Amino acid sequence: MVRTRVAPSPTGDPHVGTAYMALFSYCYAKQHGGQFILRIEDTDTARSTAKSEQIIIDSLHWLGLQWDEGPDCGGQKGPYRQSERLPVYRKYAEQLLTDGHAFHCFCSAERLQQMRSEQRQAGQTARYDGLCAGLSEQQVAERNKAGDDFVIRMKVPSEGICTVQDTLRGSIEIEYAQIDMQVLVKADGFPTYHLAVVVDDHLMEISHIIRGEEWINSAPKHQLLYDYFGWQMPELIHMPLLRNPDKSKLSKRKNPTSISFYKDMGYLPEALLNYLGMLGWSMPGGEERFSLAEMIDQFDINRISLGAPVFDVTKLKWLNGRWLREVLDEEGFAARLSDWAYNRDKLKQIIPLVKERVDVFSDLGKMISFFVEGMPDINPEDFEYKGASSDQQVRVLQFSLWLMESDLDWDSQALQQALVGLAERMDIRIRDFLKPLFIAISGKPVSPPLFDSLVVLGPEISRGRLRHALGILGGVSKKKLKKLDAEFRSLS
RNA sequence: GUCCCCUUCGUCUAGAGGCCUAGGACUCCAGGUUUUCAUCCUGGCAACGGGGGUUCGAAACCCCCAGGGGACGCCA
Repeated sequence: MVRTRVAPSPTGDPHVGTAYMALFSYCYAKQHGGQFILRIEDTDTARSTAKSEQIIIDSLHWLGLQWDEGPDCGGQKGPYRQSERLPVYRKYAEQLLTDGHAFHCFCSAERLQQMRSEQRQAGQTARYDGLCAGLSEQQVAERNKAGDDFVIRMKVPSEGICTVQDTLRGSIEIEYAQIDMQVLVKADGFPTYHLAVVVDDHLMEISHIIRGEEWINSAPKHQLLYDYFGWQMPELIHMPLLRNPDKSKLSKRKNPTSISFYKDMGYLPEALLNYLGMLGWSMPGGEERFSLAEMIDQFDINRISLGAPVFDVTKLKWLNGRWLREVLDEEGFAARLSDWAYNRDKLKQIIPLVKERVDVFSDLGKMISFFVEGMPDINPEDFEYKGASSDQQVRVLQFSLWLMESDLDWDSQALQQALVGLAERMDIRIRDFLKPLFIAISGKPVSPPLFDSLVVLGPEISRGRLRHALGILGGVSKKKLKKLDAEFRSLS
């Protein structure tokens, strides 16, 4: 039985990369009549949020991906949220300890940091030096009794070669000396990814792991854990990484990466999924427009090409256009459009903002068009007015963007509090402070109330417009960014 | 720095030793259809990273180099 999974961590906006892995995992499973599972990897207590988990689920559903087992729909091998599986990890960590495959480590962060920098300076790979692996049972007992913080690390041989199999790449050999004695259980008792992923994939009977190339270097650790437990390692399939136009790993600084962004911009889920499907993979017949069902039907893991593809928004846009005009009839188009743009819920949000400002409906068009536009058509001159230098406006926009990227509640009051507070700390009059924001967000110096508009637009589009405006104003150099960052920190 | 992965037009890709004078698509340019624009159609620009092998024959197989990317966390 083929069983695949996608295992995102709920820390922020769901990434198109997550959708990419989900798509390929889904196709592979369904093509073989198998199951596809969603597992939430929330072992990072500091960064995981329930809100993020919900958006991930909604986003994947929006794309049309359905899982057979998951935290929202249950299943035989649950729970599917790692934070609810703590006793399971504890049990297996104990087993490794008992079998001598893991050890307590009491090293301080300072010592580890120093050790790593020394190793790096000496031209070596940073790797735990094994200090605590040599502690006697008695020493460990004493330190535990004293209540010292500890983590549990896995033992890794210092010599020899670890070979892992990758379906697409064949054998990959990495020397054990290159592999860190990974922490398996953190000081807070939570497992790290490495322990949890191995235990869960085994217990959930995952047969094929489809994940990003960034995990190749961790595969030997996982292989070793499977060996320690006496389990069979699932088949590994490492996908290429999606990239920015400058070839670096796809990141939101350089490209919109959140699934919600594309939804809010008015892309069709079918088109986004279709586009992801043609990155690193192609239909045998060369068709470029294909549905999820067609992709499953024709799917062949061996047709995956290994060169990391650039996520090209221009081509995505073209593909979306094809779906719009070739697949949707007028009825379908109308349904999708009204659902996206002026559905009742959205109108109800907008009406309070404009009701007092109109005399006839025909006043409305220009006033609310920015709610359904992508990036406003603005140029540097739009930002020229007396009382604020362009430099100050860049600072206002950048600082506001950073504020909006932080984990704040996306409601009118919280936004107002945050932004007005920022204006005060920057010692800029609210009026002058908000002006560039109005232009960036609505494209005009006057518009319906800003904070409420931000709520209607949602975080993705709002942030996107601030980035867009910064770009229009000439962009911010790396050096400048660093300077601004320091200034921003000193303000907050 | 160390290790790992990758390498066909600017971008996404086809290519499983002779069908390759390297095909398709996006972008861009030119022309046509259309009251405008868009769509649509026709055409054009544009690539096998470099060097060695193996072979009668290499974009494809092997080796070296270079370039790009990733990983080196009590993040995933």
